[in-house]
Amino acid sequence: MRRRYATVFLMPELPEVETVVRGLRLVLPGRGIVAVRLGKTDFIDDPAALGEVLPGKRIVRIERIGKFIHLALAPAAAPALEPPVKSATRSAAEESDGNSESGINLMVHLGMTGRLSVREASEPAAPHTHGFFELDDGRELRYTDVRRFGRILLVPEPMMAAFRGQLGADALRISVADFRRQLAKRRARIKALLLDQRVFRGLGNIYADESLWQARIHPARLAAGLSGAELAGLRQAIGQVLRAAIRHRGSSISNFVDAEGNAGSYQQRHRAYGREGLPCFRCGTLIRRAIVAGRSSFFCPRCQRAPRAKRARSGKVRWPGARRKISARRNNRPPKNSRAGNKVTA
DNA sequence: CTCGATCCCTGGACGC
DNA sequence: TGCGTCCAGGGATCGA
Repeated sequence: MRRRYATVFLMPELPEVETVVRGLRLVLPGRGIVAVRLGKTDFIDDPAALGEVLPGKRIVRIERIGKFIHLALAPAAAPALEPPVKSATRSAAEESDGNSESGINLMVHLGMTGRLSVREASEPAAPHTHGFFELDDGRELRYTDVRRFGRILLVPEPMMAAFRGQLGADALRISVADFRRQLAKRRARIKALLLDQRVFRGLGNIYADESLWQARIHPARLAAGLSGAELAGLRQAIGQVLRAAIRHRGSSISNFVDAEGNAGSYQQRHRAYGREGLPCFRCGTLIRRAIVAGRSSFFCPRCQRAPRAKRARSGKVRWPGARRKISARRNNRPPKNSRAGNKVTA
């Protein structure tokens, strides 16, 4: 029997984060934060600072920076949504959008299992809820994260440029020229670069595979080996895949915030990810899975031609070093009789 | 600098 | 049924 990947966590990549952001925008701007309560804090950069800094702040706007959710905060006393009176020392633009020096930014990365939701304060908290941001309307912005692979940090406004600078351009906004510049001479596997948020930000494992399938590029190919046409096609595929995914979530925006976040059915649109052993939508060849850049990668072996080689007999291939055994990846565990190999082969 | 491997964490799937 | 093991993944970190 084929190994199944039925458990579908919502894995927040660019489209999911964008959807969350759009949902939060409906309810959060203008709200003040009254108090902060925290559960486990090992995923928070400076837990104490949250309680010290956030109360008394007002949420000015919500943006997406790659996979980060960016809540811009300003002192609650500052003018709210209308343009402020002109000040001698600060421009109106600075104050109106919270960009003044006193501004602070709450950055939330959902990791794999993170959720942000707005609930009535009286409502029981979902398990693994570790962040409660009490609002001035009797509700709470809550952060829930089973695995705590997420991250929460505060970035003072003067540091925001540096914060943004650590990340690459947004996957939806990067120019074709920049896209090529970032990838054309890199010797890493294209899949690894698509996942590297410093190259450009927003893609995760799922949409990287989907984009590569769409562009008919094997995940293990070296970026430097891609032709100009292939790079252009890949850039286009990324845009198409991401925009389609965002559109697909459109109808569930309003209840995304307070729902469990699985209302979307984007997984029904997958053409490669999670489809090992199922026929390719283009050519009918069975989709395969390999470990590339340490991540499961799904591809059509016919549409996406492998870089020089190595069909694995076990059915699983690993680049580089395809000869090495896949087992014992962690903790020096002794390789057990390769169960994975047995299972994967049809 | 560049790139790959490892580790973090948990619940669910699966083997026995 | 129950217990143990494996696995998923974003990103920080380390080492080659």
